[in-house]
Amino acid sequence: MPQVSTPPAFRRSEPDARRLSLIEACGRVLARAGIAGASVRAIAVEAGVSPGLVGHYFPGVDGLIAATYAHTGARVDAALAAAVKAAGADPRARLEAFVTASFAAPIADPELLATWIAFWSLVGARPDIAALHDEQYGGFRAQLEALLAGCGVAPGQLRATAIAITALVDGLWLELCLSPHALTADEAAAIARDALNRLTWKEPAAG
Amino acid sequence: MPQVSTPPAFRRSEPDARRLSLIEACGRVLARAGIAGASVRAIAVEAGVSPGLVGHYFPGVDGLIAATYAHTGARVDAALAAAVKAAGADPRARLEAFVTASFAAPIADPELLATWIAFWSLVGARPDIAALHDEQYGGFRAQLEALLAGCGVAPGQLRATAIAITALVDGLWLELCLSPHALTADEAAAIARDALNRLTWKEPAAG
DNA sequence: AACCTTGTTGGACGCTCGTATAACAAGTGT
DNA sequence: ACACTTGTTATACGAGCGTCCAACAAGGTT
Repeated sequence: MPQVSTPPAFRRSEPDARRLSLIEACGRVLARAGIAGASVRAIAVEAGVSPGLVGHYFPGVDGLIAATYAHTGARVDAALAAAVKAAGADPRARLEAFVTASFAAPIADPELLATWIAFWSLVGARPDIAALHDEQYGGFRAQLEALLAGCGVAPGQLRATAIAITALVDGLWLELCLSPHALTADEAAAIARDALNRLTWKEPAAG
Repeated sequence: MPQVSTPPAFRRSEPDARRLSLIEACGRVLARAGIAGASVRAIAVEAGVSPGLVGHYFPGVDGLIAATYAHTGARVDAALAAAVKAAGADPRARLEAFVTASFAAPIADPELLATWIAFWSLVGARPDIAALHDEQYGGFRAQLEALLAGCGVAPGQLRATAIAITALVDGLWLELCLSPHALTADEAAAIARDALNRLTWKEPAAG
């Protein structure tokens, strides 16, 4: 009787790699089915793993979603940093690159929107998650303030200008992801560029 | 033996009134527990009604959430219309009233945000709900375009300006509801007013 | 006063959920 | 080759879910 070599039933992964694969699976499930479909079992199936393993790495679905948000947020930060770096040394070009990067891959992405929405839905009920949101939002605004300062925006105007531009970018990004047919990425970027020029214009507008 | 008059075990309501009470209960549950906690039973308890009744009036939780969104959207429209009417006849004052109304009650409200987020989480998976979103968003933008036209914004600029201001208002409103401690309603309104002036300024900004 | 319509109840059904846990096996050190 | 560690599986369990439906009763009609 010839010896049959059965392939391994599963492969062990390093904890970090397994955590990452679960996080990525969570993102895909959120994009496909929303937070209502993001059950432990669905995520386990998506990751090609048994349901029990999710509980081994995360305290619960909420914790996994929080980890997914943190991971996705880091990816967004990296994409923004890369866009700014690619823009060269001119302060204005760097600012524009930072602002318009939200309307291209990998930031303008339905999966990313789904992760964000799932996360927002937890903000009201869980203070730790609200803190995570504040951190991400504050980091974005701080970077924007630095870029604005480099373009000569007055210190007293920094906060308000950064809040306005952040809101503009968020609103455009949200609508772009929710209704891609009603607003193209190019149009969103063009609108953002024009608004950026107007919002950073030195001459104060009359009331 | 004296006759004991037992009070009625329940009261019948007109269908519309009962529908409305279920919709309002749904909004409160969404605000308190998010979409994850918005089960048929939880909503029924909140409305002081038996679980089976929800299925009697709505095809399912998704349908109830859609109805809640539509109802809340109508309330928002009414609030905006009231703000514009109260602003009088001056086109500029009407425009400002329309834009800043989003940062006061009843629009700047965590319950409203929860309803919106629950709704957004369904947009990706359900085309009918995506259509409802497009309708609400398009209506807002159309009203804004009319007000902008009344203020002398060039027809060729109407669409882009309306999209920019809508995005700005949405972004400010979102952040105001998510982090009320990081941004006050007054500051959001002030930022919106200033941005409105700059975005509708006639002199084109240099690139 | 008897009756009918129908809003409403309350529980049963099958399903999926999250969690806990014992058995299993892959990789590693000896 | 052996034992050990521990990542992983499979299953079981109770709770909660959405849906369904027969029974009930409130309010109006005859």
